[in-house]
Amino acid sequence: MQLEEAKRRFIEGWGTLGSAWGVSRTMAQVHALLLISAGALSTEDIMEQLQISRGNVNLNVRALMDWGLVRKELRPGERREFFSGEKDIHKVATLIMKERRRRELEPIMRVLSEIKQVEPSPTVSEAEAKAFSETIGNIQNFADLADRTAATIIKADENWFLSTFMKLMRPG
Amino acid sequence: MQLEEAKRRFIEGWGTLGSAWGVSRTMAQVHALLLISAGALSTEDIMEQLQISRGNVNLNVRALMDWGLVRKELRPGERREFFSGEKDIHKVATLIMKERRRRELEPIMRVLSEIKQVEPSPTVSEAEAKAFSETIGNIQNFADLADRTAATIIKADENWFLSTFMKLMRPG
DNA sequence: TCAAACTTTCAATAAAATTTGAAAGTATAT
DNA sequence: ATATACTTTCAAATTTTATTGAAAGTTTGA
Repeated sequence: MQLEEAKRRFIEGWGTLGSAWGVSRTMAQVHALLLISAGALSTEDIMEQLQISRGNVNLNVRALMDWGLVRKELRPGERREFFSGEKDIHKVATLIMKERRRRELEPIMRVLSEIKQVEPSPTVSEAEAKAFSETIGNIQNFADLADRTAATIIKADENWFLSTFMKLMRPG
Repeated sequence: MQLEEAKRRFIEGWGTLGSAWGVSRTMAQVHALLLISAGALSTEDIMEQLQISRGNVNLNVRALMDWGLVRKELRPGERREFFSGEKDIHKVATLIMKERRRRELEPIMRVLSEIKQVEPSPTVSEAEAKAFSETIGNIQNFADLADRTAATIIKADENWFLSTFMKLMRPG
């Protein structure tokens, strides 16, 4: 396969993956482009390569910078900004996990803890209220587990991450 | 908090979580409703509780059945169908992981293996082609790791899952 | 076989998310 | 101070996705 074709396919695949993850297709494509580009790219470069508007590039590179996946790079004597993607895939995974934990796990955990205590009421049997609290409690325990696991992985450095998961996959 | 209010909040929260995960809000809400309902519900029940149309209920319960998260329940002497949600939250997590692995991890892995071999070409330096293959190789290794981890967890039973993750969280 | 009680489909509609592009804003060099 | 070279914003347009509801299809019982 030719390099250009390979790049195109990777950008497309990464975009599809992103859209399954609540990340906009374009944001994932900008990320993919920066991931496989050796140097940093300017807004114009990205516009041209992905065929998207200036506003769209600006929006998406800033979102990627929020996630910590892309950094602004200033070159002496150049007025325009260049953007470069985090190339270490373990760091990429960690940053994504961190952001998703903050955005998704935390809100649902807040809801779970708020709704766990159901007040007695004349229209609801005690058994019904208890069953509800139990279901919520189970979900809460599981979410706690997921949250603590995510926190541990996020704190860990790359080597620890790799070796632990290797052990996990090949127990004994 | 009153039970009705608590239920409403859970359904809303679960729906929000779902939409961050590329699952439609309504599908997640139907799932949430069935998760906290003691018995099985009919199409009419779901329509009424979530205030959505018949076609929408039908579409979403069938999607949930595809994921294995909801089962059809037939009652002797009743013509209509009832639906009940998988209540075991570990099974829910496993089923979701399995489905996402199939839908998301597998396609990107196929793309990665296809694009790894970049042909030499007059317009592309050898160094450039090599750098690209290396980047893709790194992503591929990581995806393999994620895939094998997911496969292991999916195969494992609930107790194994719990105990391994407990160890993971409290190493030593 | 028919009618009743359902489920399923799908074209039209509505809602949500994304994208554009032009205008406004900002920083730098002269 | 002004021109230049950029970045940022945001209302409007577009595209994508989800929803509706009526019609068609299916199953069951009499």
